[in-house]
Amino acid sequence: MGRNKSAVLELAVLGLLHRTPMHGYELRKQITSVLGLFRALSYGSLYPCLHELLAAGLIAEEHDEAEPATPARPVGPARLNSTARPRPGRRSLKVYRLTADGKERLQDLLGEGGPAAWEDDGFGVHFAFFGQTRADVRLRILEGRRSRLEERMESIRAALTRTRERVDSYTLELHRHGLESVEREVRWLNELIASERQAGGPANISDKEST
Amino acid sequence: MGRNKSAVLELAVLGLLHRTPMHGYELRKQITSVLGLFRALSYGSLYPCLHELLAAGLIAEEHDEAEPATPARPVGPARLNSTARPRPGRRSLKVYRLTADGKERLQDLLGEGGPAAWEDDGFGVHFAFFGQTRADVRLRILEGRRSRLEERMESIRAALTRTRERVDSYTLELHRHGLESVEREVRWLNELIASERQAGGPANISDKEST
DNA sequence: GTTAGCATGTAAGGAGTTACATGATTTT
DNA sequence: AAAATCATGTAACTCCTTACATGCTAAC
Repeated sequence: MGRNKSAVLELAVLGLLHRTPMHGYELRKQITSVLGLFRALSYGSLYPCLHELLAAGLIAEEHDEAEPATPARPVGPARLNSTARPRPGRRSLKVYRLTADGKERLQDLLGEGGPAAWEDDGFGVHFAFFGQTRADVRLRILEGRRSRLEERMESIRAALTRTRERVDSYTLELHRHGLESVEREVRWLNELIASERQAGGPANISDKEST
Repeated sequence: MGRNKSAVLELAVLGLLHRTPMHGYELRKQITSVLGLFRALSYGSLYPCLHELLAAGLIAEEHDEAEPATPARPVGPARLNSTARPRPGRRSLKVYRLTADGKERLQDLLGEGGPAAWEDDGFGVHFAFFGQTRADVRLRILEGRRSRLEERMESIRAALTRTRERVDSYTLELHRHGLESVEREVRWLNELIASERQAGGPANISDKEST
């Protein structure tokens, strides 16, 4: 069954399907745009992943005209049966939604907040779902991410002093810029951590989850 | 033969070996620190790559006490026969150096400056070797990189306006920060491009290449 | 004299992409 | 009716990591 162990992709799929049920094609666009600042997932990865989640019972598929259990108001995505008339002869427009097991699994993944959540890829995805994450886990992830970046800062600084005379000015500039980027990221995290500590998020976070 | 087509890794190896001959272990450290801001290459990738380059005749191995043809002054790396006494019974300390073919191949890779040079990974490596790159190619790469980032900026901006009401403030903050990072990167490139146009680089670039 | 670090390598497997294959729907 | 886009899927392959296996040398 579980050929694909990528917790990141699994989290992205479960998290997005929890927000609103949708089909694979749409899901891929959301992953690319909502989370995907980073990279654009291909269908060759997504569909097999969906099949596994289906086999594991974490998601369920429904066929189009059978409206999703939670209508989730057709705001824009999943507006399939509004413009496109739902002809019965349709090929196989599979709308996926989370099952109870899937919701549980999602809560587990969101609650872990382990090292995977502060790796480059994992962090972005976890952060995107902070709205559904417990406040203490949010803080743990932000702090873990920060110390990971501080490590990286140190190793760049070490490389800079070590190689100061040896390398040409381009390599130096690359390191300088890389260091600055990481420093900037750390400052960002500091602000987020401060604002998490004194309140409930950067602006108005819906604390109405964990139901 | 060439099972591994990764031009990025090939460029990194050839470029570093052109600076100074060294053995695999050292090479890996250099890749991680000089180029590797990004990621840390494992031996399982590096050694097979070296074997392929060797088989292709782009690099040659020498055994330790046979001093490299170009001594390249033992500044720090490759100071193998200075502290460690060169006992003949050594296992297999292979010092790799570029062959004539390898230098040619390196020049080809540095001269291409195609799309691969402005992808995330490729750009860093190409930039690190700007010191050995023709000025017009440098400019082409910087501009290509910039327009790639401008594309990304646009798509993030589009995502921001598209989803403005739908997403929670965390996702919004993630996008905002991502956009800012890309904008910052573009400004950096603008400065580099300007300084390339009016002079020969950020500070003092050794123009003594292209021999 | 054993641990830690240097040094080289191989085999298996994970996580993804590209390219292919198919077909419905919408637009031109 | 052709082309573009939506939609789903599979097979092969790429690139890389992990885990293993080996052995030397330096330090404690």
